[in-house]
Amino acid sequence: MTAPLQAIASPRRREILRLIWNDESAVGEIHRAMPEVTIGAVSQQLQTMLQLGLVEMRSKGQLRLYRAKPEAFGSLRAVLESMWDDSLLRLKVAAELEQARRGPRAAPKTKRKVRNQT
Amino acid sequence: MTAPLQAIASPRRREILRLIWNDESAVGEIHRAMPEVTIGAVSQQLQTMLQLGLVEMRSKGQLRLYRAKPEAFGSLRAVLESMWDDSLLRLKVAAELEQARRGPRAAPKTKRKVRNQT
DNA sequence: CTAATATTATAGTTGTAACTATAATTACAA
DNA sequence: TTGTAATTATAGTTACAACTATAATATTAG
Repeated sequence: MTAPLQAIASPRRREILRLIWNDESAVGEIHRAMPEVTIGAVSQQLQTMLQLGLVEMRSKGQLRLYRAKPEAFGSLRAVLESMWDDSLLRLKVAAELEQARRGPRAAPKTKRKVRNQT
Repeated sequence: MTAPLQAIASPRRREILRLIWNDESAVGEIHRAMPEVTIGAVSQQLQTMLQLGLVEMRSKGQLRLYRAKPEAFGSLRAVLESMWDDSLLRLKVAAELEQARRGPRAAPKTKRKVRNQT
C-alpha cells in the first residue's frame, strides 16, 4: 500500500500516471507533455514505478510503451476508505491509544536520538 | 487535496494521525508512542498539519490537545475514488492525451533545464 | 518570586528524491 | 556497414523534509 501512496504523492508521477492511466504511451510522448524536465527524468520515474509494479511496459520497435496498472492502486483505495468507514479500525486505534496511556515508560534523557527516521 | 496527500504520505504523520484520529491527545502523550524521535519532532509535524488545516488544537492548562480533522481528508478520498470510478474523468484524461499528441512542440535543444521541479 | 512541567521556536545537520548531463544501448533503415 | 532515433544507465548536484539540540515561552504549584 505504501508504494502506490508514494507514487501519487509526487506531482510529477501523478502527471505521468494520468497520461498513461487509460492508454499506453511512449516515453517521448509522455515527455512532450512535460518539456520542463529532461526525458531522462521521465524515464527514471517510469523505471521506479515499473519496479514497484505500478506500471507495465512493452517494447514496440525502438519505443517503450508504458501503461498504468490501476489494479495496483486498489489496496491504497481500500486503506483510504477504511480511515473513515471501518469501525473496526477505530476500535483498534482506540485500543492502541489506551495502551500508550498505560505504559508510558519514559525515554532515557541521555539517549542520543538516531537521525532521519522517515 | 495535495495537502492531505502529503500528510498521509509520511509514515510518521500517518502514525500521529492514527493516534489522534478519534480522540484528542497531548503532544507528550503522542510522543510516548514514538520515543525513537524527540518530542520536538512530534511538535513540528503537528504544527505543519495544523497549518494545513488537517488537525485542530486546543489548550488545556499547560497541555496542547491535538485532534485530527477527518473532514479535511474528504477531498482526497473523493479524488482517489474518481481515479477508478468516474468515467467523466477518464474522458477528460483521454482528451488531454489527444491534445498532447496534436501539439507536440519540441523543446529547444540548447535550453538549460531548471533543476528540482518537484 | 522560584521551580517544575509542557510545548514551541530556532538554528543546524543529514539522507534522499528529483533532477541534469552525458555516455551507452537498442532497434531500425539506408 | 554507418547513421539516426529512442530510451536507459550512470554519476553528479541540489533542494528539502525530517530530524537533533537547545533556548525560549507558557502554565501551574508552592
